Amino acid sequence: MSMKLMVLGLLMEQDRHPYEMRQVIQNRNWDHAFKLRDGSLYYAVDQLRESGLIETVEVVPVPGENRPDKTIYRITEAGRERFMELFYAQLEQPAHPQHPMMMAMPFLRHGSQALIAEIAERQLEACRARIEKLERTIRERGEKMPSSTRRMLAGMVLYAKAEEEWLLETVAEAKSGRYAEYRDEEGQWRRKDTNS
Amino acid sequence: MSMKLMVLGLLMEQDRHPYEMRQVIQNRNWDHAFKLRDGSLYYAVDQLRESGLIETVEVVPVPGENRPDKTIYRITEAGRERFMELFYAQLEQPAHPQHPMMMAMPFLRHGSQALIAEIAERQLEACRARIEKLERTIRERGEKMPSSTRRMLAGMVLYAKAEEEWLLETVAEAKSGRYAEYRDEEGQWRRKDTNS
DNA sequence: AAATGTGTATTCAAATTTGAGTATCGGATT
DNA sequence: AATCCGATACTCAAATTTGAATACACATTT
Repeated sequence: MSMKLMVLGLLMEQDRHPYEMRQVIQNRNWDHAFKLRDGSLYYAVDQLRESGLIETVEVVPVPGENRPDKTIYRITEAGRERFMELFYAQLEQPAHPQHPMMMAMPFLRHGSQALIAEIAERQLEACRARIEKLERTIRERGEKMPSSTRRMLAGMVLYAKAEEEWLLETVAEAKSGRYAEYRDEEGQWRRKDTNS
Repeated sequence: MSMKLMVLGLLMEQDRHPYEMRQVIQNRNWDHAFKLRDGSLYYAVDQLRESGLIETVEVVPVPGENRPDKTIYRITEAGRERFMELFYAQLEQPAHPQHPMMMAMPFLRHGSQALIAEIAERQLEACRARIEKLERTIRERGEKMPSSTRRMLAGMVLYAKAEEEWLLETVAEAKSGRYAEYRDEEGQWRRKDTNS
């Protein structure tokens, strides 16, 4: 659904083929805010075409025998209207994120503390790499972006820094074995290994 | 998929029926980290039962004629093993969140700036309400939680505060009309209305 | 020179999510 | 006393996402 907004939004700028859309999204680092999968992209494009919100402009052959051609799409007038609807609807969506990893947090006491600390450290590294990538993009290409895109990237950086801080604390706690707890008779949570 | 981890994790504690799982998730404020829908929950439960990872313990009738009964489930030994697999897999998932609203950001220049500012203000209010709710939960029940759950909620608060800061800036910029831009002949982005 | 990997451009089935609907009880409101 | 609302406990079809597969060109490594 939000993928449709993305496709329409990209076609508001200029005609493109799906693969190109994917590249643009990645180049501009927009894929830090959502999951970009080919399947979803092509599905959205198909649906939009069937609904007459976009139309085929041109089919460009690609060198090679059995290879698929590039299909270039253009947004229609109906598509522009739909874009505005989807745009406002998306803005109203929860600003607060969904955290895949977070879902495992409440269950930390069931796992190996050493392994958990390791994973959290990997996450921390990935997080720092992301911050660096985002900041480099802003540094190098920030001037050339529209303000709203800069705002978006600034948001990602802010979030990523909150994440960095949190992961750092999490690693420390995991290493200390803090999460290895059990429930005693009175329903209180107690540390398992008091050997540290 | 992550819903299955959630179900198995809840059944590691004690036997429950699906509706109760939903209540527990909401009571503990775990639903701030992901989207909780009945459909997904019941689907996950069905799948787990079919795979023999959980089993029916008891079917409790509910007062009333045509009303569905409560079906209480228990985790099996295979379920416990699967839980551990899913747990580690989930921990490896991107720690960085998906932002539904963020996806609309790059298109801000196509919309009405006044309307955008209004929506952002609503988002800000919702964000603050969330912070308050989370902090109240931690204040009132934090002591009684296992450390890992406290860690999770602490993370949510951190994120929410980053979000608050970002929304505040966004509202200010939207009000100033900063996002109403167009591309000039040289490809530079320029403000549309210079009347402010 | 062969094997390996990366980029291009898409398709597809299967898994999962979404959003709406069903029906009842009990408490509060008009 | 009638009506409305929220909680309870699910079900279901339709929409969407996921993950793998295809197939060739080009570049790099062994």
